Amino acid sequence: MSNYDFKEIETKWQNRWQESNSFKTVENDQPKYYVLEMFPYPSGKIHMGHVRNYSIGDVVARYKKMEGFNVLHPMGWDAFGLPAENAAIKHGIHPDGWTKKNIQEMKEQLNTLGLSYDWEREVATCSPDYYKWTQWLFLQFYNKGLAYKKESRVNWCPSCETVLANEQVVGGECERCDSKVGKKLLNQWYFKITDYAEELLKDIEKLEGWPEKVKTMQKNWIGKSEGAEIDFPIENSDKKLKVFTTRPDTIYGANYMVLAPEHPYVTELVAGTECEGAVNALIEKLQHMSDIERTSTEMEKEGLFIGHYCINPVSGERIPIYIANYVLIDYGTGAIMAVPAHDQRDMDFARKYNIKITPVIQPSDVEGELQLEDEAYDGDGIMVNSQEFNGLSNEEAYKKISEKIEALGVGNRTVSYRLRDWLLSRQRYWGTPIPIVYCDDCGTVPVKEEDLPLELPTDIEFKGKGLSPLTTSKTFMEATCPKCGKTAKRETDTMDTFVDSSWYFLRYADPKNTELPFKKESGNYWLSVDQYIGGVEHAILHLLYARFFTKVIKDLQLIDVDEPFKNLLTQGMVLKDGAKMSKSKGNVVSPDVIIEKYGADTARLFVLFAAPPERDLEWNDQGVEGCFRFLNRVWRLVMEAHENKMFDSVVTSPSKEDKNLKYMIHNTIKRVSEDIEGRFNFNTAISAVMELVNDLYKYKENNKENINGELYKEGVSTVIILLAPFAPHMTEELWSIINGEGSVHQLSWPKYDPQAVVKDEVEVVIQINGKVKDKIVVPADLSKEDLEKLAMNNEKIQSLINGATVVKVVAVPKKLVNIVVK
RNA sequence: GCCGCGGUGGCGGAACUGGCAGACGCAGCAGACUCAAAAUCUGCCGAUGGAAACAUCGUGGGGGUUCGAUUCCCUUCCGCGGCACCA
Repeated sequence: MSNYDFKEIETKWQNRWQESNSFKTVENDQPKYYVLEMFPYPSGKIHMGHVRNYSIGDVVARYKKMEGFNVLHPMGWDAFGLPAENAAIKHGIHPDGWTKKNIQEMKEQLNTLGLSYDWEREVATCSPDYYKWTQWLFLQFYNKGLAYKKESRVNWCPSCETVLANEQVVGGECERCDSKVGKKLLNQWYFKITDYAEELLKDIEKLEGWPEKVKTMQKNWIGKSEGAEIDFPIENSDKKLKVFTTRPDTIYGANYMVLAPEHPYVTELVAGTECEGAVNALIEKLQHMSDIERTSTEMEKEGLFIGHYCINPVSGERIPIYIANYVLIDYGTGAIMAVPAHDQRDMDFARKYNIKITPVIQPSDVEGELQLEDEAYDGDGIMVNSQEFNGLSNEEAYKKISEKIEALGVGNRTVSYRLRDWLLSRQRYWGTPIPIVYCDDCGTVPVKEEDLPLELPTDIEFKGKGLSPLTTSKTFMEATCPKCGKTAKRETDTMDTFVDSSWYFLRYADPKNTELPFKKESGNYWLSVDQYIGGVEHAILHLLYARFFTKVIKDLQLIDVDEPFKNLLTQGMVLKDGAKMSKSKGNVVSPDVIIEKYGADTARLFVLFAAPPERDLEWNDQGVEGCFRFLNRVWRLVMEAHENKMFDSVVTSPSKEDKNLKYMIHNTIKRVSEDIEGRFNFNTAISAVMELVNDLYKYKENNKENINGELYKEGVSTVIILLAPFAPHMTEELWSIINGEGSVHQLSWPKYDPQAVVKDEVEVVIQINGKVKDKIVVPADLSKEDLEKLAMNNEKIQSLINGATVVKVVAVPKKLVNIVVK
């Protein structure tokens, strides 16, 4: 018997699949199924996380194809980004060449895994064919007012002299040089994602196939708060201070006001007053602190009275105005009314600066005046110290006071979101250029659509410092105004790479289109993605941005769907020795090495068998060995039967064991189908097949002389077919050996025979006081009464009861009888 | 602090609607084959007591509902993840 030569088999079938274009997909009349794994950054080497991600996707793709769906299963490259540029700075090579080489290498590695991708749909975000449409989309956003430029404080690394994305700030430090990240006022491009905050929040409800965890994270990130905006007139000024509060019911307890130090009123108000020096000194101090330092909860609250007062618009009370580090300029209105009695932060501040504290809500379980030490009371209760609202519950007061504020014209109910607009400018070279020019006469002018793509120049110097490398390109910098034709300046920033990845799943629907990002009919045919698979680390940013883009693209009438991903599977990490595999820890297991030693089928089987997909997976070399052993066991089972012509043996009357085997075969089909379909429990699907293999070996051993060849072939074929999505090479080889022709992957997924999975005899447990005492085999359709009788008359049970009083008998047909005795 | 997830043998994990806890795999032990080893095959494999039959305990801890709880409820401890002065 020939050995399981995985190397030869895998190479052979990978070549055949490629030659015959097996995985090419075209739109047709079948129901479609779009399965997508998050595309990788082309670092050059795949790691076990990739193997896991793509193995999961490939099983789904192959399974759905056998189920009769027209499956779209594409792959591409999130190819812009920092590592390429860093490599350019370090080694003096061009990011383009570096990236292309990496793509080539990774593609070869992916192919050794036997993944069923339609490579004709491959996209790379760094290719001009692709980023042309990223730029085109940017222009559509711009025309709708959804891309705009504003000056704001952004993360700034003083050593690298560049802006950093929030994700590039790790613990307040620059991820590259570890220097402290500061803040700098810069003019940058933003996407107005806040315009879609409500829709992004509301539509989370539609995402039934998403993990609860991810939905909660998105909800928290969007952070909707209902409340009111209220104007507090400033004494001796015509200005009004607008604040946002979620507790308008506590307005009579507003003992002071706080402005964020950056609030535009501050400098104006203190100018020329005796507070000016001290206030400016504090602002100066706070400006040099990172956000992390400044807004940490451990940070002591710090502030200053600025010498002015507000008038409470409902009570007329005079309230001092402070600035303080704990109020943020970019949330709400950048100013608050502080209610120390009912807000812990305000309480802490008031205690520190000896500010009056007025309780306005009386807890129902407290007699007499509310005594507040250092704990604010944030619960419900009855209004006090609140003029005509005294005696109302605070819920009622919330309504009535809001109404009064609106009636007086001093404010209105509103909502506030924690979500901020998306800063997309990057002072980097290796990204999609922002298609904008600045003309002295016409101002900010978009590049004409027919001039796209605005290509990245190649005459660049990579110094790693200062302005965007694009400023060093003469060819790029020379621009003319699209409106008036005069010499103009180019935008030298590029886009955040999250922009590129926010629409790639749409491009796969029609990847070669030169007229549009994709044809509407193709987009509508393939989208939404039926199953999206990737790491949970993208739970917020990528998935939120992609949802935002899809909604805007729908509003641009380029597609009819409003959510990109119907179902989402967030796979766990691959760990070794309890920690994430990483070079610095030295616990990396290379996929190449595993494939070389055991083959791709074993590697795939292991990552799917060792843990359910959502959970972290602990790498185990011996576990891999076990999967390899199992595949060998299948190999021998099939080859032995084939070579000894066991399938040809004929029996005239099926034995009881034949019936059991038939049951096992069809029950396994049922279990595996349900495990894949329902919850992607690949680990239990595989163990079900293992059990069937064990049973087939036992059957063969017990029926040496009278094997039912037809049934045995059914069992063996079932093993091969059920395993096909998991171990595509070996099953293809075995199928061709026992059947001569045809591909196992072209078969229909088997349906179990409902007759075969009905047992006519079942084992029933007999318990006394909930403890198992005996087991009996009874007809499956035995009635409750007969079962009870049978159990009571059981000899062993009789002797155990031994005259004790039977209090109750619970009989559950097909399951158990529980006899309660005293 | 708030929100979410999890805690089951030596290990990874199973038990789907409350019904035999530990499927399947790994590791371990014993045996068969072999001059020997590898490979393969067979059996055992939660803890305690017992020669055994068997008994008792056992799904982080405590309590509850139930004939019956890994599963439902209350409470508590531990671990992981996210957000974090968001007014």
